[in-house]
Amino acid sequence: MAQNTFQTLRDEIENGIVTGEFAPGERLDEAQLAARFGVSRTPIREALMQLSAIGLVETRPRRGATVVDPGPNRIFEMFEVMAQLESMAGALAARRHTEEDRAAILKSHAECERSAQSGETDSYYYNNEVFHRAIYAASHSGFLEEQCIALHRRLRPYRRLQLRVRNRMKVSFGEHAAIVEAILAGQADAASRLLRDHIAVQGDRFSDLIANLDRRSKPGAGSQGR
Amino acid sequence: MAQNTFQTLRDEIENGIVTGEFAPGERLDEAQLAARFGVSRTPIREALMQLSAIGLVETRPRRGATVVDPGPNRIFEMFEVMAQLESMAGALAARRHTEEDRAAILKSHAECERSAQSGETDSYYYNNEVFHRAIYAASHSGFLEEQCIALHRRLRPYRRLQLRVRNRMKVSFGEHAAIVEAILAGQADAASRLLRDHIAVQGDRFSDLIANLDRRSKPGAGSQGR
DNA sequence: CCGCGACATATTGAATGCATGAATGAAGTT
DNA sequence: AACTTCATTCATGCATTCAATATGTCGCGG
Repeated sequence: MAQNTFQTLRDEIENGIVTGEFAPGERLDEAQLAARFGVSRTPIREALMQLSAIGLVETRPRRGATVVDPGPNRIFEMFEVMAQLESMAGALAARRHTEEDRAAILKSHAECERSAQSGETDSYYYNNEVFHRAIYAASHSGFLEEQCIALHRRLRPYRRLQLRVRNRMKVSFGEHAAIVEAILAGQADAASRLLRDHIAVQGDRFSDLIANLDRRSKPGAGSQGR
Repeated sequence: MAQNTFQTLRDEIENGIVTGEFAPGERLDEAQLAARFGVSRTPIREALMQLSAIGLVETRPRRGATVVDPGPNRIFEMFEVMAQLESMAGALAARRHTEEDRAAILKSHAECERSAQSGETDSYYYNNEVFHRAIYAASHSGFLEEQCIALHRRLRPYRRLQLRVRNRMKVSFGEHAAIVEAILAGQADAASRLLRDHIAVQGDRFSDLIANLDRRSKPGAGSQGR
């Protein structure tokens, strides 16, 4: 790996953000982080710079860095864009997928099935990511693949919430099956449409979730366990 | 703006990259840049970190930062994604645009017309950007708008090449007219399709351009894709 | 009693210094 | 003569230090 310190730190902090260890809106104190990781402030700053450029943290001059809080509306917008990009990846994959792509998609799809049937949400969550990445790769557009992976990462925490919803995992797997069929049959339009719906529905579900949470708990500022 | 030093530097270097002052593949020496801008190496490093996170420069451990050279293939992929995002923005704009959006679109469109008729490519280039940004804004999706602006910036140098092509400016303006009509009439599908083609044709033209350049000059240093 | 202003403190932003690793050149060996 | 190896040099990466600014508190005046 030969990772440099600041790259390791960047991944570490990014991971802390998407896993919710650092809550949205939380202030990221440089000295504190430096002490925690046992390094100087310099590499911490460099890591925060990169995260700031990506859009995960917000740095205001002289006022430090805070974990960005997208807000429900912005998150919904991100799902919309994600849907558009995934649908594009699906269309390209339908037209361009090779034999290896086909094998990778089928394999990850099978893994998803196993997780779905045994009801292991964590496992499904992981395999779902592998599945979607297989589609990105099959699009044979390196840039699109990168964009999709980046957005997928950013949406990870919000996606995770949804698998807890009743039956979502089974439904999701059912959608996967149709998507696989369309892609492997080379039906670009169908793959595009199915993937768009597959992602868009997550945005809708997220909205529903937010609406419910808002109704239920008004002062619940932080992370809702459930 | 009262930007901080490193933010100013970031914009400065980014600008230098998209204007071609820093050639693709060129090594960005920290000390050199520091001397040039009259600052220490620290803010330079921070600026390079951000650019690295955006994808404009590539930093390899212990080997410094170089301007990233996407290569023809990658650039074409970027145009493809841009087309998809713009088409999405157009569809949303058709459905959501307000009276102010309508005014902004018409105004920038008129500016484009003036530039096109007087044949001023530089002016058209600028007004074209304003026009497209008006559409992004009319989509009323803050996240989509940001993504579009960022990608537009990155594609700026390659887009600029194309306006020199014979008659491209007039053709481009004609496409704009149809796009405006569709958006203002609320025809989301038409707007989407027209915008996709409008951008996609730029990717195609870029490919043609590259093909020509390759044929003409073989030992041309930098840009090698694939 | 409330509001405004000045000062102290703490945190960020920039500069400098030092160590490590990579690139380059020369010298020796095959 | 060419290839390999070692030493030297220089850029990068991190730590430390110095400076500037925002925030919070205390005091004074209305």
